[in-house]
Amino acid sequence: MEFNEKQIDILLAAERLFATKGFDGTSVRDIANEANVNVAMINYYFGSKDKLLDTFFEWRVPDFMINVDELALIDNALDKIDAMVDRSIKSMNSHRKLYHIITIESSLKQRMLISEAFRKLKLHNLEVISSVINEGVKQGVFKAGYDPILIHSMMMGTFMNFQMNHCFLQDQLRIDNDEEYANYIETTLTEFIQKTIKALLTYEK
Amino acid sequence: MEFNEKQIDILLAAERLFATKGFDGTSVRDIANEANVNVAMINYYFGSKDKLLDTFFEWRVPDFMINVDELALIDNALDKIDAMVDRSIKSMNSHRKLYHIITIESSLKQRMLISEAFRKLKLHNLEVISSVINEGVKQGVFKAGYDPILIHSMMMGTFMNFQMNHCFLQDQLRIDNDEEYANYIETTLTEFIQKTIKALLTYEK
DNA sequence: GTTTAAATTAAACGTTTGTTTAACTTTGTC
DNA sequence: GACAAAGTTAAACAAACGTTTAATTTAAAC
Repeated sequence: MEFNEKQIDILLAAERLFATKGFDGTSVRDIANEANVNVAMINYYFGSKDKLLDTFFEWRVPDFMINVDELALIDNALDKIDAMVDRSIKSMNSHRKLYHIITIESSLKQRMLISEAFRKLKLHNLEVISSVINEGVKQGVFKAGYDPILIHSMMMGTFMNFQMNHCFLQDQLRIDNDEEYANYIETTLTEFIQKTIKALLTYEK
Repeated sequence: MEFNEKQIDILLAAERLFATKGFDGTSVRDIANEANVNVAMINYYFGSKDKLLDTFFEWRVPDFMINVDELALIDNALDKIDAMVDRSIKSMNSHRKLYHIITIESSLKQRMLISEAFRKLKLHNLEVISSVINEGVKQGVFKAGYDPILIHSMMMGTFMNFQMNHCFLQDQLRIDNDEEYANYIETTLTEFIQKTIKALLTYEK
């Protein structure tokens, strides 16, 4: 999938607007304005507003998988959890606008195609978490019997909560700017999730 | 705030549609159709589509606070966590459509009024969690130094992840119908969150 | 320099949007 | 039963929507 400069301008403008106003709340004229192109260019290049969204996901979703190769080099199960959480949060945080859009739009029952595009990604990441946990159980470090789906949901959900309630939390945590907020997520929040998973998996009773 | 039958029909129809199609994705004609009333009735009773949303929140948000009185009767800090999580999840789950709408719409930067209505609620619930944790710390049961905001975010986020990814998770967990899914949330998921918080707050190192 | 295809534009297209109107019906009051 | 107020309706409103058109400009090839 190759795009020229103008097409990328449109895709990036759409990303910005969809994340702040939602897909339905954004008009093609909004996008054209934000991208500094003529309205007709959007239909000329992408066919329709709906197809623009499809193309946007096809364009963005691929660079999302948790890198398994890096994790394979780590022996200690606890360290592996740390690395997995760290990579996941960093990836989600650097594509946070995309994540925001996917979360909103795929939760609306009308847009099943998006869900399908996102589905494979979630299945892959779920698989990675499963294998990390299972390895820890085999090593005798982790308790058995925890459903990876729940742990995956916890990690994703906690991160997304910071995305969805950005304003409220930034205010509560007395953080001044977006950059510092992103930094908080990659340090304090990451550490919290790491600790939480490790605590749970080694919890007695 | 008193409403007649027809007004409530409209509010409930709006709730159903906003939760599945989003506010911007729902037209006043959609709502009128779903509520079996004439289109003009919505503006007649509520003034405008925007004011309908405002009124909807004013109508729904009040029955949301975690009941502090119940918690006061419980001495043991661990039991208090269990009760607090149980009540919170049950409340959110029984108003899950409202929660879905609030999460989506308040995350879009255009609708700040909603955020304000939701803000007080979040502050109250945050306060409740804080006091439960602090009491546990005083009793020597919990480790000190955990930010209640992170624990609150974890609980809310994990629940909301089950709401936003309903289809995907229901499929993954091999659950057939919505009722069973709601039951899973009030049993297995609740237990998971309870265990996670308790594990974290008693975690060594 | 001419030709051909791609890129770009302003204007217009037909729908759908939220809202209002004006006429009509129902309801309650004296 | 006359009256006023509230409820209800189909029709019309202007504005905004996604999309298409047809004319024009740009770029590349020969």
